Amino acid sequence: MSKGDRAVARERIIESMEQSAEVYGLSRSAGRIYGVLYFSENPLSIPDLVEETGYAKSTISNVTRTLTRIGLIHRRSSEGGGRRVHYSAEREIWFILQDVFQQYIKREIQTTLRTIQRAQAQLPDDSETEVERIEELRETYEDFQEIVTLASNFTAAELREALESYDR
Amino acid sequence: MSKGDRAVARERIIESMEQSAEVYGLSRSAGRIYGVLYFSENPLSIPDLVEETGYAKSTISNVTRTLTRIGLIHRRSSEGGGRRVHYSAEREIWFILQDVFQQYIKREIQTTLRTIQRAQAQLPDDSETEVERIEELRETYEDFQEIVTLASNFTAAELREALESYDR
DNA sequence: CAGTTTGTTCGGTACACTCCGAACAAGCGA
DNA sequence: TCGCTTGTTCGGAGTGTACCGAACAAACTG
Repeated sequence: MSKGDRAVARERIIESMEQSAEVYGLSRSAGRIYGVLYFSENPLSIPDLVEETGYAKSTISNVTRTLTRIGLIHRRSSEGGGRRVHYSAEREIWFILQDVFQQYIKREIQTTLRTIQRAQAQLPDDSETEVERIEELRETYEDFQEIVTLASNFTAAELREALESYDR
Repeated sequence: MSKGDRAVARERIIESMEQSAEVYGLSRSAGRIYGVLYFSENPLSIPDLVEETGYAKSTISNVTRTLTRIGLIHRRSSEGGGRRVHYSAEREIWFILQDVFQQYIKREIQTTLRTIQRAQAQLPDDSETEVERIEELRETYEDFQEIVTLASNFTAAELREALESYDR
């Protein structure tokens, strides 16, 4: 196997990560930066990433901040205590998804549920259509909340096991 | 309870749907149109929706097409066999989510997995870093695929039950 | 048949987002 | 102290997207 073959395989997968990034609401640059870090043996600095990706320094700076906030990559101050900062990829993708569940989906569900509950509190029982519809919504969202809460506390293996072993 | 109170509650929830729409990659108009249909007693035509939402006719036409394609709303030709078309909301939100899982997430996972497998097929076994990383990725995505496949065949109640009854 | 209503398509505008380069701040070594 | 390197911030160019209004096609109504 030549070095070139490995490079080609790596490049294909990084391109696939660029595409996935877009699907999940991130920019293509975010996908590439994550990909480069994913395959890198050592943590990389911003100048390293400029070299590897071809993006401008400012782009790397901005994207690494958002990726760090989301938890897709980790920021480490250099060992020497210097100013230089290094980034490494979080390779346990399940951790990332758990964070997405916890921070975004769960939050989104909770916000909606609270809106529904507040709206409901102002409306006495009544057979009007709006009231029925709102009650329907509340029940649905309570189910979702429970499912997401449970799922986000499992590991991927546990989740898989739970689903595989469940007998209807 | 005054008619006004119900209108206010309805409006709040529709605003919440507008926001959710953005989170899931749709436009705000899509959220509002879905919301209006969700609360409507009868299916509504495009002119009805123009009246209710204030959006231009062309916007309603375009958005209803995408919402129909996704399965969030249903399109019904008028009973009289006329040209007039009516839309109604799919209120079983779990069906919608199952579709999202099936069509988008599962597809996205499959595409990625195929890329990984093709890349792997070209690389003989070897202890190089890229090869290890690619193997790691493949295992992770195979787990995801299994989880999504199983989950998308459950009803919301079954899924909740499966997670609640699983004993580690 | 003409006039009206309904729905789609097309071009254009406004706005947000991505990325770049330049300017700047902050620490390093001489 | 003065360069040199690293990282952040800011303004702007290019691009895609949401929405609008106008023009058009198709069916009903008198």
